[in-house]
Amino acid sequence: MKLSDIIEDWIKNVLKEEQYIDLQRNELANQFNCVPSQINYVIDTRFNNSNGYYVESRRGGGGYIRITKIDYSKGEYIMNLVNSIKDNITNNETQIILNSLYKNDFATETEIKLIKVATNDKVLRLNNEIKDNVRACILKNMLINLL
Amino acid sequence: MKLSDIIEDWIKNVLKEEQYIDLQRNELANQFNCVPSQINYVIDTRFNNSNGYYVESRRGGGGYIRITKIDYSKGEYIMNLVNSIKDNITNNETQIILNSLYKNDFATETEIKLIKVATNDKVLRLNNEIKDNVRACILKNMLINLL
DNA sequence: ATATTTTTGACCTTATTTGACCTTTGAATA
DNA sequence: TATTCAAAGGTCAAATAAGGTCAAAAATAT
Repeated sequence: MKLSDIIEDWIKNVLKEEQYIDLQRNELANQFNCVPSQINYVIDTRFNNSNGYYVESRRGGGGYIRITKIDYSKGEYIMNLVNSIKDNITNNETQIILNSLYKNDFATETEIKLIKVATNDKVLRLNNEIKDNVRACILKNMLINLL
Repeated sequence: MKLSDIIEDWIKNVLKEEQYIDLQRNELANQFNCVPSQINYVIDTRFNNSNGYYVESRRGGGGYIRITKIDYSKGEYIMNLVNSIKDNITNNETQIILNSLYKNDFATETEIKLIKVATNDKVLRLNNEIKDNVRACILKNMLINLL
């Protein structure tokens, strides 16, 4: 079994019990006898947003990497939605999705407003091809974090 | 937990009850077993204006440092914030702003998560120059919608 | 044989801690 | 009154303690 998989399992094992875990990158690298950047590799490939994790970190003295598990239990609806969204989505399609989300009570009015703004055509000042792509990415990630 | 955070918490705890606090720098440094300038560091990084505090001090005999909590309304706080954000902003600066927004109770946890995700470096797959610019735009617009 | 994934390491950025040296101020002294 | 001195607080840069990035090398998979 590859080291990255072993580290992945170790972290997931902790996350079975806890909602989040705070890592010391160097300490962990030491524990698994690898270079520190391998920890980043594992995090980037196994604990990214679309895998259902949320990662924050700080540098400097007392720095840490926090991996938070996103709790899916609440929303099959939302997960279906996220999975149905392709790599690109237009402003219009987004509006429709968000309206139904609100009607179905999966988000508060402020939350919907926030998502609408972040995916809005006027706010996303980019050329068209890339815009629908960035929008899809933002939208999916935001939806996941609604859970 | 790092010392600076501990000192921060201690001060904030006093400020829960009081509108302001008068510190003796050397005495406090002594209490926390650190050099006096660390007190300045904590004040500079945690109790500055954009965090909603106002600091006055006097040197010489009978000197003191007074930290006063500013009671911003949500609207004032957010508008200040929005106006202080330039055309470009990094992921890191954004995190700091959002954390203090949450600490000041001007946004719910989900709202903060949504904004963090929408402005996140990994989600915004764009080249660096344009990324900080798009992020600033998204951030400002989302903040306004928090009102 | 080639493409993809993993491992490794050199170099970078950021946050905190520490200490040497500087400035201001009020009180005591000349 | 002018001078001096001790008691504050201020500044800044070095040392230390994290974590981040990126690309080359190695290993695996197709």
